[in-house]
Amino acid sequence: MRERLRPKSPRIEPEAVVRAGLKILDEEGLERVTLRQIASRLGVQAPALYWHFKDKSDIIDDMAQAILKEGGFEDLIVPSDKNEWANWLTLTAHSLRKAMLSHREGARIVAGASFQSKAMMRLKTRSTQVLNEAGFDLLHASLASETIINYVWGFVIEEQAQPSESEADRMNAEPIKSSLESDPEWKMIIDVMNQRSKLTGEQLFDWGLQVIIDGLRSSINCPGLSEKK
Amino acid sequence: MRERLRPKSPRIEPEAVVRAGLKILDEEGLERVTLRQIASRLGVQAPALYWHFKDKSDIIDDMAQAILKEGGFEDLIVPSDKNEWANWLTLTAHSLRKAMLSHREGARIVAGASFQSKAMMRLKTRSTQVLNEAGFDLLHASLASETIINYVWGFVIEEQAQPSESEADRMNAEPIKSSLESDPEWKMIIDVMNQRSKLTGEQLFDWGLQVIIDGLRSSINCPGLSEKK
DNA sequence: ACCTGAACACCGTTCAAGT
DNA sequence: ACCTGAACACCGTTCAAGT
Repeated sequence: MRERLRPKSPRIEPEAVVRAGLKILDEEGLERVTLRQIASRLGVQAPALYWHFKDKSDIIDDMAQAILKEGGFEDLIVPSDKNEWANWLTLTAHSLRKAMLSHREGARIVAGASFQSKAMMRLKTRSTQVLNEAGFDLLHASLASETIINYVWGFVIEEQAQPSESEADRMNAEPIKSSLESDPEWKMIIDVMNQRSKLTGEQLFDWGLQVIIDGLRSSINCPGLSEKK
Repeated sequence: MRERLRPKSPRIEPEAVVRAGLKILDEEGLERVTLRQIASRLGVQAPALYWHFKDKSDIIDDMAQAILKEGGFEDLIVPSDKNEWANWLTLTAHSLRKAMLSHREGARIVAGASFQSKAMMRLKTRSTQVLNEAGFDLLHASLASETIINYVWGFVIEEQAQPSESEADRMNAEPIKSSLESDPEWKMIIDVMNQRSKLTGEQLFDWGLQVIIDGLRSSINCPGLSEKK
């Protein structure tokens, strides 16, 4: 209707491309997110995508950006009170984790393409600013926010790497179980896994997060890079 | 000579395969580490590799293992004094970083294949034991060592992602420089980059590492997962 | 036991040509 | 301006067949 002004409206819109990409991602996994797959879902041939995007990584970048946008990282709200930095960091890290978890292999997408994607850069910049106002000098503020982001990223990568609960099943499989039951190292590993399974991923995540934030808290007053003696 | 006993000695040895893989990795990068490339360097056809390895990821796994072995992670020395856990963690993290840095895209290889590769699992198990003896209960000891390993991994991934110093060059390129010179966010980013360039990667790495270790130190006496209130 | 040759089912990307 | 058809130069993997 309102497209009537243009002679021929394009058959594919860039945002439809990233939607199709995300759909394939969730339904079939990252390795099946292929130019031909995306194109076929849009009723188009693969080379058509090259009119709208530079290359495949360009599409992946936009997919990452979309994931972060869905998670509310479009316009980050910085804390009003400067002393709220720890709470803000905690909240932001948790919602970054949730954003990554919201799509299959989301962590790989967000960081995999170009780690310096626009969306990620903005997140880093924002949290650097928050930490800077909280008392960190610029350098350590930026290192701190990268440390946090790396933590979130690494945690979720592993979280998403575990194939459903087949791991626990494989552990209880007969052939290896009997041969390794006696190995004390395996006893420890199984013990740890059992303890973990009693807690949610969010709880496990938060523990490590608070460890880092505690470390930051104690470093905020005594800055100074470890000197090379 | 001493191979004379066997009728026909195999044309390729498994360890020659991983050596060839690492050579290609360093010379041409991860994306060119291909079965045909490896095979051709050994004077053999690609399908021949399937006699010695299950699939490509099996080769990548062995390459990761080799990298860790070169870095001395074959037989980890645990600290004699139980109170030396922080120093041991620091040292281990630094040498893990060095091992990953010793090959192009080493961090991707080590973690990329199966994060639960044998070599990585042993490292986790070892540090979990050390932290356990230091006073952490098993669950938190394992979470702590994963946090550290994730930190190393994330840091090195980014460290290796930056293409030489072309980044700094691109920043000073005329077209964008003039248009964004006034943007205060960009001023901050450039400021941070300048400060970073004055320090070694090792120094930057160590700061974040000590933050985490400080956090662990303060949590060792007051354990207790953050409760879901 | 160990490797080759040939094929299968894919990739990302380029580019002339269509509309 | 926007898309197709056909091709290029690759992938990992399988498998009958060779030696």
